[in-house]
Amino acid sequence: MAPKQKGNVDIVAVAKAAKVSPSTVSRTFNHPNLVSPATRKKITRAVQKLGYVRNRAAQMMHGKRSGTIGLVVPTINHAIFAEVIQAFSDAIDRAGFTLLLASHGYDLEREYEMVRKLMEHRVDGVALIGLEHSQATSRLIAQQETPAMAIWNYAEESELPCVGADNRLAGRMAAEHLVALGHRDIGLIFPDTRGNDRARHRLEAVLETLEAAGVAVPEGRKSEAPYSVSQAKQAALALLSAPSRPSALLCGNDVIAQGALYAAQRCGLQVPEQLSVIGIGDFKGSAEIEPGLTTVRIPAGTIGTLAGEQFTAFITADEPAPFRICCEPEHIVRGTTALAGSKTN
Amino acid sequence: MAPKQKGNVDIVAVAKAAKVSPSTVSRTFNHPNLVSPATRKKITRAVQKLGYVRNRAAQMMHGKRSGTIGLVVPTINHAIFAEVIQAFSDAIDRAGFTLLLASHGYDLEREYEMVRKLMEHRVDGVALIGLEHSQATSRLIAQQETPAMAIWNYAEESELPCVGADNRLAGRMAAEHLVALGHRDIGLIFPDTRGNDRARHRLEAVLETLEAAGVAVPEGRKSEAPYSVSQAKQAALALLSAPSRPSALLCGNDVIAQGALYAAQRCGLQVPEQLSVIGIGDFKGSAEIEPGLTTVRIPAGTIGTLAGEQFTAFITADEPAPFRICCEPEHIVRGTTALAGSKTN
DNA sequence: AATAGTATTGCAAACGTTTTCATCGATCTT
DNA sequence: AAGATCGATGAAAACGTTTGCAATACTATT
Repeated sequence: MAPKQKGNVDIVAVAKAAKVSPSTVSRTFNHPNLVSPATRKKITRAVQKLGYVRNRAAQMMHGKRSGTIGLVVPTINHAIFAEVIQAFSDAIDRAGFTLLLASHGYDLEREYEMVRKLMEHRVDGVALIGLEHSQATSRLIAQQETPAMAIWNYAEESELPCVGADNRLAGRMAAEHLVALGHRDIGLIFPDTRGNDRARHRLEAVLETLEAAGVAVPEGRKSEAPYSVSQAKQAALALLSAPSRPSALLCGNDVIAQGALYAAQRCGLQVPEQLSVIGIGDFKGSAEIEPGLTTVRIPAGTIGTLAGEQFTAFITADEPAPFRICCEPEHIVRGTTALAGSKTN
Repeated sequence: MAPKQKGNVDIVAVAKAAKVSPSTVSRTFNHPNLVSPATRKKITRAVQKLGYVRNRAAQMMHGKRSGTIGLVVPTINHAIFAEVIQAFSDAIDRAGFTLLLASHGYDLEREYEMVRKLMEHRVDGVALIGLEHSQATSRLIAQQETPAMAIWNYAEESELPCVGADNRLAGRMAAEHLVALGHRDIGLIFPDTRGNDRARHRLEAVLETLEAAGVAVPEGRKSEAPYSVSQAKQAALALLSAPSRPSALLCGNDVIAQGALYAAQRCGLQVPEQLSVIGIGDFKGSAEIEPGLTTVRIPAGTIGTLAGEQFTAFITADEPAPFRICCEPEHIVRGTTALAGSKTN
């Protein structure tokens, strides 16, 4: 069966094989109720026999949707976005869409290029991570009238529809936890915040909260590390091997916290007795690491799923209503934080 | 600038604005050397002003490539594939292609659906993970004459062009390492091998190697866990809390090994003194974990990059030559393995 | 049996682009 | 200076679909 066609098995080849007109074949796919069961069967058989696969690009030329959604993320590489990509992908797949994925490596210029590239493919919508984007990107989106949304951040006043969490709140929660435990000497490890509003919001909130609590963070206690276990470990090692070390480490996210934890182990420091560590994110594995990582959970799976569902609904709706969904961060206390001075050095 | 066009800014709108024919506009994009600099400038200006974005779907109808490559992976969620996806994506991006991504959750039936879906979008090629696929999938690929390749596995006799590692070899290397260290009581934690030839090959080779070395692995020493730190930790916990425990754990991959390591820490077992642990993969973070994980490196980044480069070259070549590239697994000894009985219980 | 629907199908135009061919000047060649 | 060559441009056909409209064949109604 399924004889090797010379190549171009199109709708008219099917029509010919089924001895009907191309129109009827098209209708069999798009409005099956308009074609008699008998003809439908003939056509289905011909489709089977010839191994016909619909050409969505050709459909698209008739104002039909392309059935694709573009997603542009900073990076695919880390646990951070893997979960949200997976959930988003699954959700749009359920709605019959396919994912076009691109990454820009935390470079807003490249983000623009990627969005543009996706638009050349006439995606039905484009989802971006975060709310901070280059002006060119915003202009492009507005101009092309392509539905767009932001994932990961929530802001009441956001221009774009969004599904995400309030990263300021997350930062505040982490800081408050440490303060409540009596920590006064806190080390901070955050990634570069340029072009990364998630990290920036968290850091700002942390700093504000600490200041409000009367906790000063001298420059020597601030460290920068990209989202990588390896570099985070290095940064933490530097912080911890200084003559006086902080009693707690507040990390920009769980990947960094993981690195910090390994650094502590390497230094032979007891966590949480000698050093408290808190992350933000609650990624896969954060619960299992020993001791279990205290963190502020940003529900990536939920965000991805919700984003996918809302966005596809938005795209297919007759009169789309913008949406803004806030997923509450949740404070997860596990084993890496304890009262300050429970066993000071 | 960039006035909001009613919507349809197409090539003829540009042509009208530049007072030339659509043909000339098209040529400006595709064969710039055929059009005079003066006209070119006029057209470029019109494109700018109207915010025109090329429509690749429409191009595609003229036998041009769609400029997309489909990648179907078992899951996006884990570190395992995140790295290879990122590298592949970057590589094809450099060649001017865009990634269509789909995942099937280790279900070969769904894999078929996904490949089909991608073909409806007329991807210029489709890359699959592993060499084991449903017959329907193979038939579809052959029938549509869509370039296809396999990533992650290498096999001399593979039908599809492939870039990957010999997973049997990787399994053997891991087993040999343990045997060489004198381990005779070895616990195995592997994922379900159905529809997962990577894991199956590794496991088979491990079993063969151990048998050849006269090491028997009773059923009670074999445990199944999906690729998740959490479930792997559970499985390892079960294995380690039995009345007599193995002196070493050989894990199907690094994610599982990570879980096993945490389980050991939880049990208060000294690694590697009381328990050796070895993984396969060498994922991000495996080097940083304390103690550093001994593993067999499968160079995911290299594989992804090479796969992307080879595949795009293959697709764009005038007369494509199939390729089969073997990336050698590398034995990485870190801190989680030691001589058996160095401090037996 | 004639009329009015109704269900099914086909024809042809349309979608946005590329490309072949033809046209029109202008520049060489001798 | 006539013909040949060349460079730049436009006209129109083609790609694989969908869809509005028209045509046809039934069925139900009177």
